[in-house]
Amino acid sequence: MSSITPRETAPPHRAGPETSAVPTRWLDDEQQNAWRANAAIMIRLPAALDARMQTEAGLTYFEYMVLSSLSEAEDHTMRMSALAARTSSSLPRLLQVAGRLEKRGLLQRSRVPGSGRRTNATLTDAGYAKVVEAAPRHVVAVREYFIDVLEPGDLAALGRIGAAVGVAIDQNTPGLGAADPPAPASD
Amino acid sequence: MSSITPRETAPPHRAGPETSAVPTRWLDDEQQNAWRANAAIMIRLPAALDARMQTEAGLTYFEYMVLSSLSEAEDHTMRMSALAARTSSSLPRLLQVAGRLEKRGLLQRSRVPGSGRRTNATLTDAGYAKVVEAAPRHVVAVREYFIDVLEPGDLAALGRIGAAVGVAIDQNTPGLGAADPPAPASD
DNA sequence: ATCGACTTGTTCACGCGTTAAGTACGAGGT
DNA sequence: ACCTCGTACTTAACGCGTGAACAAGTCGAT
Repeated sequence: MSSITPRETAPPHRAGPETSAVPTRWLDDEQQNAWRANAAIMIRLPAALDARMQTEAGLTYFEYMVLSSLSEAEDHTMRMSALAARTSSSLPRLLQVAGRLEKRGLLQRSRVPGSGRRTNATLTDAGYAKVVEAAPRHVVAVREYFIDVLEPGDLAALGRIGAAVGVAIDQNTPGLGAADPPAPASD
Repeated sequence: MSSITPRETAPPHRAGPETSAVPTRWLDDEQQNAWRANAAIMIRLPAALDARMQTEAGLTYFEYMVLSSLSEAEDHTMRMSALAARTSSSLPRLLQVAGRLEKRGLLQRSRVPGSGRRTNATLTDAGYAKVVEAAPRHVVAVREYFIDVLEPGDLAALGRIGAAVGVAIDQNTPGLGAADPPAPASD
């Protein structure tokens, strides 16, 4: 069942416009299986985590990442651009979310006087309390959906795979804004 | 570097509101590493694939999934709801995209006379040609970003993991609309 | 034959993320 | 002193996805 491309019909396409010389290395069954499994994770896991955070803590998964990142930082404070990088988001996206969180009193922005146009975001007490409340539930969800269903070796494999995929994307994708070198994904 | 929750500060939260009795099993370093790696994949891989399909074939990744699914079906035809299930999307989302694709002449809709309000979507010749053109490029991208960076054992591990995570999500998430039993992720 | 319940597809209003333009600040040159 | 350039943040316009009504059929019961 399933194939990454039209299957019986795949060989018949003997030519993409310019790929005529290169035969196209279609995926074999095991590869297709791995890819489909991964695709399913990519689609469903974020949705599931989002739903949980939403109902259990009234936060988007992304909002949680923002607050959580701040809670880990010195003085619960980070520059906007650094926060954006850490949460793998664009600046405008972060700005919008930060605005919302600020209205809800979970976060506060303040310009850094001496240095250009820099702005700091700081967690308020209410914001920190929110993180403290949400964090354990988040861990529970991550365990249920992910960590606790893995077998021993899988943990290490995942780490390797993630790193390798990250590098591959950096190398082969011109327009992808990874701001900082080590690459953040946060959580 | 990094933690899924405030770290030095994590132990101090000895109580989430109701979790007071349950100590919260925080993630150890290897678990955090695996989770962060996976989170990075979830965020960046779809974006990267989307960008590629967009520039190389003028299709969204999702649009490609729709067309590709049709190309695999009997007579290049599927019912709308079946298509939605196969592409892991909501019906409204599929409808909108189908409308767009129809305007572009890649797809055609037609009511099934005898049976309720059912509608079939059929790939046009142009639509099939589009799939034929896009498929090889898609495989190349999937290989670059994913398949070809894996080590031998990883393929099997991924398959296992994907299945396990899928089951976990199905079990622990009330409101997730997986329409069909086997669960589609398609591509 | 008619009514009601169910299924399936469609439309609409809203919110979020993205891209592109705009604004404020400091630094370095002339 | 001024001008310009680069950086960092902000705002605005647009498109897409989601969820909630809505419409159009069919089937079964009375």
